[in-house]
Order: sequence, then C-alpha cells, then structure tokens
Amino acid sequence: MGHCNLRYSQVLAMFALADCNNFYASCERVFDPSLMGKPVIVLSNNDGCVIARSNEAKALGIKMGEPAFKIKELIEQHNVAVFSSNYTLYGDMSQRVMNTLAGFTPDIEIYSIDEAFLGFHGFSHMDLVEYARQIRKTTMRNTGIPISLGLAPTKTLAKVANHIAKKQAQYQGVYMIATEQQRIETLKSFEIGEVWGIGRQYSKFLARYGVNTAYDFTKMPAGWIKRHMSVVGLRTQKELLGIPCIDLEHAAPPKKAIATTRSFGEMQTDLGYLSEAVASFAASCAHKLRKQQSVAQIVMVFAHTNYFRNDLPQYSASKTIALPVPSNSTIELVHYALIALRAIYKPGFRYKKAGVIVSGISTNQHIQTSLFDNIDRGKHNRLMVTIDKLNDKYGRHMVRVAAQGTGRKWKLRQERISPMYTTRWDDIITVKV
DNA sequence: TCTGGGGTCCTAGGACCC
DNA sequence: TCTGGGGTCCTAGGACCC
Repeated sequence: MGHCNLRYSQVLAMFALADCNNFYASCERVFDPSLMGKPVIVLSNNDGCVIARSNEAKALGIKMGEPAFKIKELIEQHNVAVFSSNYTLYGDMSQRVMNTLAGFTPDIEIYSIDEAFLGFHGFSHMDLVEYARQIRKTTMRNTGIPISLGLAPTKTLAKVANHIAKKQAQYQGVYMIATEQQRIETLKSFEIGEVWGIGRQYSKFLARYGVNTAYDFTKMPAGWIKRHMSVVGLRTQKELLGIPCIDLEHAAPPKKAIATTRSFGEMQTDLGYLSEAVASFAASCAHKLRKQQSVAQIVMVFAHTNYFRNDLPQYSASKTIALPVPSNSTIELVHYALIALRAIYKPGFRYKKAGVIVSGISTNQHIQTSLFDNIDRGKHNRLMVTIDKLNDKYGRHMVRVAAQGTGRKWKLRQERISPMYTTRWDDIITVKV
C-alpha cells in the first residue's frame, strides 16, 4: 500500500465488526423502556459480579467484573437498576440482531453473543460508511439494540475501528479506517492494551520496552515479537499493518472442549451435595455434546475452595478419566464424573466451586467400539433422544438421572431475574401427553 | 455475608520410537 | 571413557477472547 491516499476498499476486501453496545443491559432495556437514560447493570451467576453496564452505570464509575456487594451503596444512592443474568433472553435477542445483520451481506461470522464480523468484497463501488449507518439504523428499528460498526481491511483493524466508533461520540457509532494515512493516525492514539489479542500480561511486558500505542507495536522488529509473543503476536502485528491474516469463519467448527462449571451460592462440605452438583454438570455436558452431535473421550472433574477466604484452609484438585469408548450418554458421563469426584474429594474442606470439562471430542458418526464394551449403545442413544425431547418441551431439568437428585439445592442465586419476555409459553405447553 | 462461566491457541518439555 | 539425531505425541501451563 504505497499510496497514502488510495482507499483500501479499492484494492482490498473490507471487514466490519458489528458490536452491540452494552449488550445485556441493552436487552433488559428493550423490554422496560422506562430504564432509558438510567443506569442499568447485569450481574453474573449467583449475582456475583457486574458483567454488563449501561453508559450511565459506567459513568458512575462501576467497573466491569466488580463484585456486587462492594457497590451496594452506589446502587442505592443512584437508583441503579440491577438484573440477574438471563441468558435465554440474551440468546434470543442475539439471534434477532444476527438475522438483521445477515440481511446486509452474505459474508458473516457470528463471533460471540453480541459481535459479528461482516465481510464486504465486491462492495468497492459503495459508500461503506453510509451503508454501515443503514445497518445500524435497521438493527435499532428491528431489535431495539444499539450497535457500533468499525470498518477496516483486517479484522484486527476493524476491532480498533469499532472501539473508536463506540467511544468517540462524534462518529455516531460508525468509524472506518479507509486509507493508509488514517491507519497510522488512528494507531498512534490507540493504546496497545486495547488491541484484540493483547491482554494484560503482554501490555505490561510491552510497556517495559516503551511500546504504549498500537503504532509503537507495528514498529517493533518481527523477530522480537515472534520470540516473545509467538506467532500469535506476529499475526496481530501484520493485521495492524493492514495485511489480512485472519479470515472470516462462516460455519462454527465443533467445540473441542465443553464445560459446565459453577460456583455455589454457599460453600459446601458434603460429598452428597457435591455429587448432585457434579452429576448435573456432567448431564449438562452430555446434553451439549448431543446437541453438536459429538462424543467425548475424556472427562475431567475439578473442585476447589474459596480462593478469597484467606482465613480458611484451601484445597484444589482435578481428576481426568479416559472413557473406554467415547460417549455422549448422560448415564455414562455422570458415572465417570462421580468416580472422578470421589477420587479428589477430601472431607473437611468448604468447597466453593466445581465443574466438569469433557474433551477428546469427535463426531458420533463412527465410534470405534472396544472389545470390552458391554453397553448397549443403541438403547442408550434412543433413551437419550427421548430425554432430550422431554427436556426440550418441559424444561431442562424435567428428566434426569437419579444421581442428579431432585432438589436442585445447589441452584443459582438469581434474585433479580427479568421475566422470560422472549420465551413462547404456548410452544411449551402444547404437548401431547 | 457476598468475587462468573465457557472457550481457543501456542509452547516447552518429557516420553517414546526408529 | 566415549554415548546421535530426528520425529511424533501428549500434557501442563500460560496467554488470550467474550
């Protein structure tokens, strides 16, 4: 790109990153317009810490990840609206946003619940900034969710542009890095720690070498970056230079690991309690496996005490078990998860969190059966299909294996959950019994 | 009293093989 | 006393993301 004034869009495909503003907080506001212009926050599981904030909440100085109990006074003082997280609602809203975005280009990668990359090639004749404004307006009209768009010739630069679109009001939610000159100007005033792929550790490290802006980073020798930050850092540098290295990924690849982990509302010492929780986590992993039509060979169970309680004895352990045959059967996964739990459980400690992670994942098409496999897998599969159908209709925990218990005593604390606005109850109850 | 959950990728080092 | 070299696989740990 020798000519400073040549527009990228004339020679390169352009990327846009569309990002929902304060997504979870915005979702809650869509269904309660009286909250417009007011501080809104959404809390993590167990109502533990802040995971989303409206602009007004940010202005009050409420930080991301801050424990809710520490800002109790601030909340009362400023009448902050507080919500427990409602992932069903956010998932539905996300789909609506993504459907709208997909109407503007066939090239879309859903990157997370609130972000999508859009690809524009063959759009060189168009005013992309104007087009992005339309996308923004249409999304707002269709879903009520405000979004920001950043445009640039690489995904990493599109992320930078998006950040500016969101933070600097004068751009009204749309910013494009359109020329080489603009790229340089933009990166000179962009903190390195805000760059996609540069986290806290690398920021600290880079600062020691006087690298403070994204522009500084582009000026470091490639060999030095590779040595200290691996090929991943090198890729980030190239992308910041305007050389595309990361493509759109259209179909989400199947997951390589699946986890269900939770903190408990209260610390627990009892093996019985832990067993019910772990059994439920394993059942959830099995269900997620079946949903993506895969099986897992490895089951890992972990449990640990509360790291924040320096006054209490600490314990943390995990146990990995290889299954004889890869499986997605709730019955089998629960069985092995409980064996693992019993192997690590030590009485006397107060456990705060536990989880199940399955890996060694493959498609469930052609399973290599073991000589010693004495489980009727056809029968298991049919049972699992039935369980999934019932749970889909009657709720996630309608049918479960005995080990999960019935009480859901380890249930989350969710004191401020919003109503299930987007759930269609008529679908749920019209079931032939 | 109260601090989330679910993922990915890369590298180094050890085991093992020929 | 001398004691190769190259390859693969696995795992743990560390970085990152939303």
